[in-house]
Amino acid sequence: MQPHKTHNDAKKEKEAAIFDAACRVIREKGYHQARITDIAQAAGISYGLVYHYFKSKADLFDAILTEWWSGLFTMMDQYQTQPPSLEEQLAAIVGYFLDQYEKRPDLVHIFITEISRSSAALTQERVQMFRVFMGNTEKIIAWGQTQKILRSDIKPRYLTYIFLGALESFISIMVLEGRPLKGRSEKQRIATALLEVFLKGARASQEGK
Amino acid sequence: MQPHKTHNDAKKEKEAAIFDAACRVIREKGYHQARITDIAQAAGISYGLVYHYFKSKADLFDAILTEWWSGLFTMMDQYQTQPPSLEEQLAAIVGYFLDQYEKRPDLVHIFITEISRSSAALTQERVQMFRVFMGNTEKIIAWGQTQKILRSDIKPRYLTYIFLGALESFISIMVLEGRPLKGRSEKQRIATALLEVFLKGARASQEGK
Amino acid sequence: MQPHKTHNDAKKEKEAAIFDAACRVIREKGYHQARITDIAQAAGISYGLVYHYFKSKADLFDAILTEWWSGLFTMMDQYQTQPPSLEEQLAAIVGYFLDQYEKRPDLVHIFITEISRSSAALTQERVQMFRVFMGNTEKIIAWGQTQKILRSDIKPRYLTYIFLGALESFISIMVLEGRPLKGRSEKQRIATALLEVFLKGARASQEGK
Amino acid sequence: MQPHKTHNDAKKEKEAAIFDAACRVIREKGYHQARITDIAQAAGISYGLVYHYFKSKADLFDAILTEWWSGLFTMMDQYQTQPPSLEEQLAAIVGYFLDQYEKRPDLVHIFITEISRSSAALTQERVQMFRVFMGNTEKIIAWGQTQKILRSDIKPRYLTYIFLGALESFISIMVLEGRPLKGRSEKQRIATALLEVFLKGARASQEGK
DNA sequence: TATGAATGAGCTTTCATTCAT
DNA sequence: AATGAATGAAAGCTCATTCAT
Repeated sequence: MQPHKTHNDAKKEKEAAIFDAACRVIREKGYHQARITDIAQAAGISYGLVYHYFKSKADLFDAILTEWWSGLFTMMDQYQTQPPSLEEQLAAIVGYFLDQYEKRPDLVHIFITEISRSSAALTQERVQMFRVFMGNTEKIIAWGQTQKILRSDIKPRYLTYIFLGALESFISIMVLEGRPLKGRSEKQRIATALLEVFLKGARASQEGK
Repeated sequence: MQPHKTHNDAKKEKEAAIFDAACRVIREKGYHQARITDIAQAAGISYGLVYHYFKSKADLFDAILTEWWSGLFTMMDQYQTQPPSLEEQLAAIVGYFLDQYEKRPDLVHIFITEISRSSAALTQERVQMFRVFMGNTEKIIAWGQTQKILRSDIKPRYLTYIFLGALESFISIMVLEGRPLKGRSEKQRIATALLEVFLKGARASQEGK
Repeated sequence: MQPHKTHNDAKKEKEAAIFDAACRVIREKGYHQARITDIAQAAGISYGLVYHYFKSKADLFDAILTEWWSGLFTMMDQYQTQPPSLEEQLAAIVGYFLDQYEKRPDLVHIFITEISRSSAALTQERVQMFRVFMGNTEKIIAWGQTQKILRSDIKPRYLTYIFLGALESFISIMVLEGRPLKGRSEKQRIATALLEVFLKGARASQEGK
Repeated sequence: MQPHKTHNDAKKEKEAAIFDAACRVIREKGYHQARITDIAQAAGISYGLVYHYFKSKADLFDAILTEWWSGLFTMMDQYQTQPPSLEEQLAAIVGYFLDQYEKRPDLVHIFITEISRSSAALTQERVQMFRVFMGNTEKIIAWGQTQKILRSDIKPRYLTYIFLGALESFISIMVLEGRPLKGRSEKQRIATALLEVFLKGARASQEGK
């Protein structure tokens, strides 16, 4: 049924093994404290081999970042073509983070500790991605304001900060405390709390201000 | 009144100069990338002198952390003795961060990038301080729930995440974008936006849900 | 039979090269003054490679100590199983030092300057080895006393000091003066002088004291 | 009776305090590990002051060496003018070491660990002193041979090695084991053992060779 | 005299990266 | 594809020495 792996498959597999090992090690030690040796060891290969698959340590880190951002942007692009309700779009963002945290906690951890806030390994280019993400979210919020769903007396940028900040805070704490999501119900509770508070707090009042 | 500095003053001054230089450099490069050489250069002194005033790089970093946390906890303790209204307490927290950001942006930056989220230099002890701060905030929130000011159908911890996350988000963005607060008015606008959205979103509804 | 070196051989060889270089440099400069740079240079390799083969400078030094002591104890153990005459045993000890001085003068030099007397790098464990050696020698001397070959009115420990002190003195001077042994004859003369004076001086007199 | 110290006295006293502190610290840590700070602390003064009394660390060390050698040479010179018997001369040397060990154990310790054998701080000049001492002793031994008191079939230099080696060995062990001399009797026993064994072992036999 | 702040060369150790095999 | 020996640039820390006060 699977007679033998092609060269390409084998290559991809090994690359993925290194990638995963890197995620694990960087999550545990942080980017700068993670040594190539550690990553190679975690992947069960010699450290020289890492350089066959990735040009450098920074290159490997960039691959991780790309993986994270491309997943996020792909998700957000879906809604750009046929935008559903504001609530659904915000719920999608929240859901994405929580889903990823279940499926790839290392990746989310790295996003929180190494990308989101730390200046540790932030090149200008990397900071840029963060701004794009924030800009995309802001567009959604602004659109919500034009639809009179969200109050307009607060800058859309400020509402964005509040929304993403609250979201990130949840994820951060779980990440930093190493707390796993206890099943679907907790995920649901968190998403509900976050969205309810934000939407209720930011909702345009019927009678104007 | 005191025309010339005492020895002690001079010593403290130099120590402060190194401290400030360290804040600047660590903010710019991150803890691990900040070299003692950089700090000495920024302080306008020789390499070895840093070690005259601080036992080690970690010791210098700890001094920075202590400075930050002691200021924060001092502020919060004031309200523990004679607690004003919920709104005032939360406003005090928001105000503290914004004030500090004006007065000592480097310190706030380091809090955000190196303490708050990054795993960079987080010893267990250092993480602990963060939890204490969060715990204190949670107490305020929980008290707001018992006073029926805040809704009780969401865990106090969750509300705390939302509140602090939103606050931190504001600060983070300003920090990462290097954006200065444009006068008192912007500080006011930010504080208002944050508190309004949170309080309105989290407010206990009169008639239940 | 084995035309080319195996990987293992090559590794051992390089390790031995570093070991030898370390012996040379430590002999010349003393342990604390010997820099890793010097050792690397003497071995004709790069700085970092030393750390590929030895965990640290102390580790490298320990390897040297182990080499010395294991050789010495191996020699002494041989006689423990089938002890020959007292004279032969003492001659074996003298012979060992003189032989080693011919074959590995650096090692003997280090024994004299860094192990035997200097407090330079003496951990408790290292001092211990010296005591064991002295204890072994004392047993031989004490046995000579029970056999009535050596006088018993002097503590065996004292006789041991005299014997080993005289031996070490010979070696030391040769070491410090950098004097090579001029062939087999001088080695013989030294051994004879030492043993004769000691044995005659320490011999039990026929008629009691 | 001693109304007040003259300037010179005070100066000498402070210098002596530093000297003594240096002896103590160098004995404990070895020359290279002894820091000026340690010595100053032990002397109860600031470290800058050490440089008022001694040009450098090496200078301070040289003062210690000079103290040691001058004492030894003074003692030996006494006998050069009116030489007593061979036995008395050798006994004087042994006695000097044992006496000094009682009175100034630090100085003897330093002689053993830092001068006598260790290459740690041995400049060419310092090694020279050792040779002079050995040469002086050799002259005594050689004179004993011409007097037919000592056997002549062994080079005088060899006999010197044996004698001094045995002596040094005793002192070394006491030094390294931190063993104090238990009163006058032990000193006597050691001196007797050493001299008896050496003299009996090295004595010219009655019947010629 | 006396202090200790100030300097900077020097040392060990780490680790990303290259390269021969 | 795979290994790990080899390289050398950093970086933290120490400490003898100088010097202003």
